[in-house]
Amino acid sequence: MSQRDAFYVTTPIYYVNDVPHIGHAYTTLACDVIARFMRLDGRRVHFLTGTDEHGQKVEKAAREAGMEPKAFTDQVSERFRELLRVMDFSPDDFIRTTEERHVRAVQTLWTRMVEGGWIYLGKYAGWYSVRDEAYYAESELVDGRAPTGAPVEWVEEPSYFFRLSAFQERLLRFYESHPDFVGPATRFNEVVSFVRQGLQDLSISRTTFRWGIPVPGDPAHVIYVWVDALTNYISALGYPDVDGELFRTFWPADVHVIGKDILRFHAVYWPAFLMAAGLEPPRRVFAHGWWTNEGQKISKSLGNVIDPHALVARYGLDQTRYYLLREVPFGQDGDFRHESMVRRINHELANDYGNLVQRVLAMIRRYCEGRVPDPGELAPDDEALLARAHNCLAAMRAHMEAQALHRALDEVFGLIGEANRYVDAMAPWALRRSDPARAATVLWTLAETIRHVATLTLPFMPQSSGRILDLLAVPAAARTFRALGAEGQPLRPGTPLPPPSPVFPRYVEEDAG
RNA sequence: GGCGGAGUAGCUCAGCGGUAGAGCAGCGGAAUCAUAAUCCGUGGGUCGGGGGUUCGAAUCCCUCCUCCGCUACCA
Repeated sequence: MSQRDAFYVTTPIYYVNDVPHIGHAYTTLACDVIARFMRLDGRRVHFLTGTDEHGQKVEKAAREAGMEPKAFTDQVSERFRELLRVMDFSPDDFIRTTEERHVRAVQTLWTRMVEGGWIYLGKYAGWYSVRDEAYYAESELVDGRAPTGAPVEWVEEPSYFFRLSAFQERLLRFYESHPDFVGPATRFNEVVSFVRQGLQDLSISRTTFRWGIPVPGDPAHVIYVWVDALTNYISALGYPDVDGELFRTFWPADVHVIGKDILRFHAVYWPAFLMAAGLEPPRRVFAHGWWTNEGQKISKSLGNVIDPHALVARYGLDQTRYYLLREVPFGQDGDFRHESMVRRINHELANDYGNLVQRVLAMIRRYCEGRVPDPGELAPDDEALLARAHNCLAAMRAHMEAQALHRALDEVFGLIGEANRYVDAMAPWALRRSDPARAATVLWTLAETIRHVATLTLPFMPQSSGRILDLLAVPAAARTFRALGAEGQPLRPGTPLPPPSPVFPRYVEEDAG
């Protein structure tokens, strides 16, 4: 829909108190793949992630650790930066809510909303548990006590409110004119029906703790969660400098990728805040689903939390990246199963993809002196396979624009299957004797197809795909989508190739021997 | 309760008005270039139940059953 050159994709900022788990890895992975794809497609990309470091829980955790909050968050936010390295993510920026640039942005946004008349001072009232240091909703109470069993008391504190109620009609009109604003479509319905029910004003400041951004002009209040956290998407673009290069280039964001649990904040509150401050809402919010573990809901108490580091160590990085995006239609919930992981690694990566590369390169090694073969006149079969390779990008592009990452993968793997069938149908090992020139043409066609496949899988499996391109001696400058297609940069006959070696190892059960 | 979604081969799902499909699993076969990797053939499932519209319905309408999501201040 947006054919502009720039592309801005974001993850949520992760709550720094958490230990990174599969959910964080999954969200960031999706963004990484989108970002890499768009870069290879020639777009100017800005990929943002970061950490959310304010709030009462952080303040408390820091105290318990005997540290100042800032020093504490410096330490724990590192865990998220480490995940970026381990999973080979490629963000362009990492925003922390404790950074000066963010504080300035939040306070400015606040001030703009005040100037617009969208903020007023009122009282926040609710059931408060001193023991838990938290408010509970009426509906959460169990027999007049907190869900934790702690006693609660009715407490009122002064609080600033955002006039969310005034935005109902504007939001509904916005949704109506932007039917693609929320994906998947079923989530869009939820958002609209939520807003239709009517909106209450939002409490957006607290006086019960200090670890946060002070309200401009009233330092007794700290700006509460969502105004603080959501603003990261623009503070990283240099807001309030709306005339700056970054902001002008990248706002509004092309897509905020989030987990389904925080959809409302992104699809209702965030556009309202932006409208209140005179800014454009993002173009799209995409909510993905949750993982279960071998059919079980994941929870700390069950002790079945999935550690992304463990996945990478056990199955391999690209294997993990592939599985997470291939196993489940992006947007739906998924079940992580060792058995299906192994099946995909061994059948789809090792057998279908890896072995295609290996068998073709081994034949080129033996029949063509290890050089890119010289294609003669192309036969209709060759042209059909190449056409499919050339058209693959366009098909993937359409899916990537809609965050249908699984379908994009489907396209390339369809091409891999086609290539394997072509190998069997052409039988170059037989042609080698009957018609060597024809064998060379077939092998060139295959090598060229593999070049397309590997380039197209770069966003998903950057390391393995890179190794395949190494085996084809594709220069770094040609590892881009511009090099694909009929007008691209086909492999040059005669180019010497390195000896091939398997790229996707099979997974062998540890207890198998 | 309200709004929305889903119930199709053993499993995961696509199809959304014209005589039931894909992938995986299973069974049979071919090939031997390759990480024993590939390829071909093989799917009689009341398309949740019932009713209706239509020349014709997984596909539209009604109804019932079952399951799931959302229904506000929790990162």
